[in-house]
Amino acid sequence: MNGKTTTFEWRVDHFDLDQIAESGQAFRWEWRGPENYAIPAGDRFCVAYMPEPDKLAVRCPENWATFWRYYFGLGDAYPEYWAAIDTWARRDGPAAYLSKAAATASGMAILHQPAWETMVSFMISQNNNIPRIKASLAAMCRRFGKQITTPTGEQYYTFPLADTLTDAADLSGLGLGYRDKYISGMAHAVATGILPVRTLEAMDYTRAKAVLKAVPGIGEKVANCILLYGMGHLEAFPVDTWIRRVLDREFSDGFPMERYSGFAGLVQQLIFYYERRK
DNA sequence: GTCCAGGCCCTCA
DNA sequence: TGAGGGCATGGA
Repeated sequence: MNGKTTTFEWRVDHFDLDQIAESGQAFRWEWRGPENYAIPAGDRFCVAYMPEPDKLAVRCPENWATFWRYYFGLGDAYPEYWAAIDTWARRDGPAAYLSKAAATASGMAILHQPAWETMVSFMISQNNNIPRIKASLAAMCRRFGKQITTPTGEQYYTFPLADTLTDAADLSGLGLGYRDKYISGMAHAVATGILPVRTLEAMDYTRAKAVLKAVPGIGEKVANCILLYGMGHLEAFPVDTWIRRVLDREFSDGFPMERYSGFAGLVQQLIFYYERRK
């Protein structure tokens, strides 16, 4: 029903699976080797790897090519973004903080993850650390997702639908702590249509952020993560404890946001990756 | 034991 | 509008 499994190959530039995997935007990628991952997203799955530095290979059902191409942002305006970033890096010089971040994270990309999965993932992320976020989401998918075996024998769990997460009592044992009530509340709102995800996805950045921030458990930072990683708003600039430290330390006179108008979220991602790698 | 993690909510001034 | 405490949990 999903068609035959095929391996698609796409030519890529400024694209590195390992860097993306270590950038804290997706929590369910499973490492299989260098530049090689099993990747579930929503109810889908692929194996992605890089046979050459400028080639991305994706093994999935043949009618999912469009989904995964979009997921990896392959149709986005990265040539334009990187041209701007590189221009500023030359102007600033190699010792400038942003120049070093861009050089270190030169294969970074912002994924287009399913909106609902992103909403839950980043609600869990608040005041939490990445290993625990991953563990909670894995446990949640095992308990409430559907186990799928692909025609090639790969097994994965789908991301749970909203109507399976509406009872906070069911969520115990997932390591969610106080966040369980936030999750079940949001799941109830989505499942009953009070919070229509599709409508949210169609809104512009400002309006969508206002709606998201009205959800208990979603503040400025989590809203920006959802907008950036799950709703395609590359202008979103999430400020967490890591980014806060960099802004205070390196940009006490203000961050030059206007340079990166429309794709500041990508620059934020370069900083996050670079800072954590140091 | 204390501190921290891709923060948010509530209270109080 | 902003500062400060509380919040579940587990690893360092």
